[in-house]
Amino acid sequence: MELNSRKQQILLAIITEYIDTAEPVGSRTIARKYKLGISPATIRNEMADLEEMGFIEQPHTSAGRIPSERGYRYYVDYLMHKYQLSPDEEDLIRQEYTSKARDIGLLLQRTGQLLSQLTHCASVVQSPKMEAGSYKHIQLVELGMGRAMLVLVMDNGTIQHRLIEIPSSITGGDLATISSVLNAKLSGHTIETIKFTLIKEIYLELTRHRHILDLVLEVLRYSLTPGAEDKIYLGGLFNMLSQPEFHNIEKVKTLLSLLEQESLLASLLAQISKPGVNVRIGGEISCRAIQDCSMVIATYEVGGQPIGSLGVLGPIRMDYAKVISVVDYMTRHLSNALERLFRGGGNQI
Amino acid sequence: MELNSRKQQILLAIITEYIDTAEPVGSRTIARKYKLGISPATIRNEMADLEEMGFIEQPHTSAGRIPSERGYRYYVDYLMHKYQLSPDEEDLIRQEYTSKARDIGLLLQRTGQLLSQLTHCASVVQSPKMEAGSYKHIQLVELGMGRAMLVLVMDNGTIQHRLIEIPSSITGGDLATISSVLNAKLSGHTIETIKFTLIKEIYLELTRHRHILDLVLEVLRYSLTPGAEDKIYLGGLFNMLSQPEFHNIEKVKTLLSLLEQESLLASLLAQISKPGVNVRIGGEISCRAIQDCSMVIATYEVGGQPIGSLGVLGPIRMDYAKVISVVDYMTRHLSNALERLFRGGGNQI
DNA sequence: GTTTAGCACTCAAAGAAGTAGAGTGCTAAC
DNA sequence: GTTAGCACTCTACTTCTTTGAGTGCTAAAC
Repeated sequence: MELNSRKQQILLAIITEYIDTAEPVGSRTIARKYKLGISPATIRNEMADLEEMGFIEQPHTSAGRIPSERGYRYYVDYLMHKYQLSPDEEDLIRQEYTSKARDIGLLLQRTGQLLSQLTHCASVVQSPKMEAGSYKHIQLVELGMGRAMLVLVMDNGTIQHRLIEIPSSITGGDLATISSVLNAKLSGHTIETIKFTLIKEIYLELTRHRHILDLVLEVLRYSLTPGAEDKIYLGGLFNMLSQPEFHNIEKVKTLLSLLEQESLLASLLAQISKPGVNVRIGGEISCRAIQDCSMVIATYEVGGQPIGSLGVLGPIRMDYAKVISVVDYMTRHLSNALERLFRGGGNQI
Repeated sequence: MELNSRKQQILLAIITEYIDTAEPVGSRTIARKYKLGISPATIRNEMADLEEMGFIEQPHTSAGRIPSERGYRYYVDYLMHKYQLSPDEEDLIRQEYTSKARDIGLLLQRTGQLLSQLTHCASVVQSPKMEAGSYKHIQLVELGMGRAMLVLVMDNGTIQHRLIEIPSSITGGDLATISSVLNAKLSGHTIETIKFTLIKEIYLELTRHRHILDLVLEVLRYSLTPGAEDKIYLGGLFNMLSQPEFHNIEKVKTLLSLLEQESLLASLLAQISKPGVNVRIGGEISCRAIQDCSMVIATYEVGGQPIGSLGVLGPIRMDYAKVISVVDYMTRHLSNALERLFRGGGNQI
């Protein structure tokens, strides 16, 4: 679908204006604000064409035009100017990542808050995939009364723990023995490389404690299932409420109830189809329930490997140029911060 | 302030009706629905008295009456009938706590969701205080590149971890040594009982690793500050939006932005002044920002010791009878579940 | 003395009617 | 191909009116 230059200019003007004001845009407004050198009447003619082609629509006869989803898509793909973050905004982000994080969870949570604050959208940040790391330390700690805690420390700084029940015949010493054997065998292995042979070895060495081993292996197996242990940090919902499209409480209610389901958030973040920043507009989101929103998502990486996703969710009428820049910029910074955290060093951006 | 029996009956009727309908209650409605055997005119006279005494108020001259905060307080203290949970509701709760939790965090989160679902209020659940437990296991795990992870496992099943930087001269073996000394010395101690003498002992034994020790002790000291590491689970916000008082977006927005601050939530939960279920109505909440809400909170216990709080936040016009019952019932069940988790056994309720 | 029927009065909320203004499409002239 | 002019459309806003729930007061009934 080709658009001549003037139609492009007009479409760009309509979308820019509508993103800014949230009001349908009329031909006079464009003629006045955007010096295209043509009269409202001409613009009206072009608008009629654009409408016929499906790039814009009219809420009712005597109103201006608003972009259609297709219009936004064309805008994002071809028309949009790159947004340059203001020095203030850059500072805000940089500052966040220079202070040392004592905990990855906190880092991710703060990332979400910042994302939301800068974009006026809700932010969604996924914790690093367990599968991406390798076991660094495994510890069974006896808690008394037939309970023990299994702690898994991964080399990427994430941690997983689970309460398990143990027979009362098992002593703290037994658990220490099991821990050290498991450590010796598994340490440094990624989840994928724990093969059956390895497990067999462990079994042989610890025949007496098969029962516990089964429990431990069950936990390991669970930690293997992708997404099983991922936490998702959702934040800045209130930032989104300033947008006029959420003045309707019913909309807010359904959206909130959806966003409280972690599994849904995970499936949203999984809709990344290409490297870099991904934009999903309205119906492009494969989730019926939130098709009147758009999403801008990306993956962050450590050592060149994508290990998690993050993004924002907001009204279809969002400032794509800015949001895309912010998501891009923050993804890089987060990747870098994690890189430094896990590997030491890390490149400067 | 004494109220004769008839005034009490009328006040009870007004509050019951208003909680149910969220509309100002008129004398005719009371005469019709609540068979008090008196005419609307008489009720009007009594209402005038009740208003003068400050138990009810009138939004405008030609409207019915609504309860004042003082009226709600009187209702909660003297008039309210105990709410008996329906078998369905009881089942729902019981079911939640019979399934085994693999993780305390999840248990608390589900508790919050249930609280919210049953009360149509937002739920706030605090994680067990670290101070209440004693150290069970301390482990320093080397992650490479000058990073290590300090893991603290408490006997109450909570866990704390933190990334720390270590000089590259330190080896994994060193960390293991430090870990085992720390374990030997600290295991079984509560945070309060770690005295200076104990720390001195450790210092003597590990003079070579003073640098790391300082880092570790700093983390321990931090975990000592009450509230420092408490997580707070906030949930069910969307349940609250069904209440008519939150049809105004501005209200929702300010409330949401407040509730995203963990520190504020912590200070809310700290407002418990007596054992059992506490009710704070409107201005009784020591927090200017949310004085048009009420709170029903309680502490849960393990081994007779209160170790955390939970509660709900909702409009002043909430169904106190039901909310109080639900909070009470769930607190007991949560206490019991944690009891079983930490100590094995635990009483049946 | 207490209770109640009756009545005039009040006021918010809902409905009806009218107005203003932004925007369009079409036509005819440039 | 462009644009000025004009009739037409339709929402949003304002104003006016109506409706009805509710009150307080008074005087009669209990």
